[in-house]
Amino acid sequence: MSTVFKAIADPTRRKVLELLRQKPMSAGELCDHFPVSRPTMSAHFAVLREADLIEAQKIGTTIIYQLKLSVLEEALLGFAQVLGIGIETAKQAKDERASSLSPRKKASKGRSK
Amino acid sequence: MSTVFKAIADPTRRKVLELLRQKPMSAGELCDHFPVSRPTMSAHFAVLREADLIEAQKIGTTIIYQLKLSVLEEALLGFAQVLGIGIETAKQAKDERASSLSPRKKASKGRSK
DNA sequence: TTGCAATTTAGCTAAACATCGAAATATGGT
DNA sequence: ACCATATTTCGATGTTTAGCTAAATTGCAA
Repeated sequence: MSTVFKAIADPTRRKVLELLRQKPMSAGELCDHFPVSRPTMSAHFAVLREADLIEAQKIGTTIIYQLKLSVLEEALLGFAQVLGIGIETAKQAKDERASSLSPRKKASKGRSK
Repeated sequence: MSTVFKAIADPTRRKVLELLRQKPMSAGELCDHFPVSRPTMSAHFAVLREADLIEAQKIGTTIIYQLKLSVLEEALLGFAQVLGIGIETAKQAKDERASSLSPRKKASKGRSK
């Protein structure tokens, strides 16, 4: 958990995640968005990999990075939960709205734990 | 934003927040929960204060710290939003459900740095 | 094989951070 | 005024982090 928060504590790394949110991207392509050297970016990638926030797929000479959104979600949600911050995923919220719109259907999908 | 994530990247500081979630507490009382020196804890408090996650109230010789939950919520939500992770506070979820029942546009709150 | 392109590793510096014990500051009681 | 208590500041030390340049690695293609 600390590794995840440490990873996203850096603005460059947050931006990387943000870029990867839109589509998987090669290391070089990502590098082009930042004014720092490639080795430095490679170190940032390593931190994100260490935190299990991205995964790498080697294709020939280039490496494609892809966001692991679920890990990020879990960390944020997990922390929020401990803190008692009322938070829910979009999926959960959708379910809530759905059941609110059709109140006759008593979806007893136990989400109160 | 970085300051908030940097603050919560440390397990000791996360635990402090967790403790303060239950009730405001004096610095000394908080210190008693951790196996580190008081100066060290004082430094942690400073980091949390710097991130605007807690606020201090001096009463006589003791200092009572109190959690600023809203700041934490905003940081988590703000980041999640940028990343497109669908999470929302319980309050927002309630609003969503309400507006879903009578589809009227909802005013959005200002976003800042 | 030779050479090129993409990426990482190695080796370094400077700045930031965590931690401690000791000293300083502030407050309330006697 | 003096003392005890609560908390922070100070100074020192070891560790981590972000950044750089230069060199090594890997895969492809001519």
